[in-house]
Amino acid sequence: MKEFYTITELTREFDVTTRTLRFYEDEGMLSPIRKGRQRLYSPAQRTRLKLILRGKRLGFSLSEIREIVDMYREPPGETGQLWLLIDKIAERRVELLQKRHDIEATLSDLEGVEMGCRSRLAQLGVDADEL
Amino acid sequence: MKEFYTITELTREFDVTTRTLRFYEDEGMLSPIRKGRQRLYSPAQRTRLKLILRGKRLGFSLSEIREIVDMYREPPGETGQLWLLIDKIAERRVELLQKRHDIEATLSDLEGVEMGCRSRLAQLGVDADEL
DNA sequence: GCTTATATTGACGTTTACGTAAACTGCGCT
DNA sequence: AGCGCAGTTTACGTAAACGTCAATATAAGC
Repeated sequence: MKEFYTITELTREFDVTTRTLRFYEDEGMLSPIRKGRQRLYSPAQRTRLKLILRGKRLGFSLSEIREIVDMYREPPGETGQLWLLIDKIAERRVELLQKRHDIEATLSDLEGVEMGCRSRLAQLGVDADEL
Repeated sequence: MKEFYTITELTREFDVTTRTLRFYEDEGMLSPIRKGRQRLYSPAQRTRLKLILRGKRLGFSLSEIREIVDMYREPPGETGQLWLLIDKIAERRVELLQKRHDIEATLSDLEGVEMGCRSRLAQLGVDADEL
């Protein structure tokens, strides 16, 4: 495991542009250290990036992703804040379960469409055989 | 089951604005009939809207959603087109499985965070008991 | 028939999430 | 020393997906 990654290494690994990584930095989502002016990303930053991209794939906005990723830090020290965090987690969980449900529905819909296609193909095949 | 829905009925049911519905119409995603100038949405249109919103929740863009929803129409009559459609379905399925995988990962991450919170709470509770 | 609520079209504005171009800077190599 | 390549900042541009008026029309309730 490397100690640091350059910006282009990350762009290649995750298929994002440098612009994107710098944008995430401006937004406070990433904070690579600097060697001079150059950015160097630690494995921890690389992991954060992975989390960000995972959030993107799930259709979360950057501010939502920020909230989610922020949850992964050290838990707060105060009881009230802890309960608040647990609440937020519950909310996110509801969203995620909804999304999962939507996925299952879409998958089964697509399966239905494919079945239709295949039976249509079979029918065309028979028609062709009959000629 | 009603025969037609007005625009505001749909906005209330699905918590979207009229602007959104008209925008979807401009984009060719919905095509309500008209009673004079007024829009009336059939149950079929309502179902299309449901599909659109489901796609949105999954983070698909409108053009992606358009592609997906278009799949639900009558399957094409030509063999080549049928295979093409089957191909597209396979692609979408890959995406959906990826999303589902991402969801599982996020859910288990969140569970981990919550466990951390709860043990921290327990610890604080003990500390309090000891005072 | 008059008001009130609901609709419509048109047009410009806004936010998010980057793209893209310009103008440097600094390292590695020959 | 010169070249190329990777990296940097600054700043304006853009596509998607609506928001937000304004002006007007129609429908519904009393």
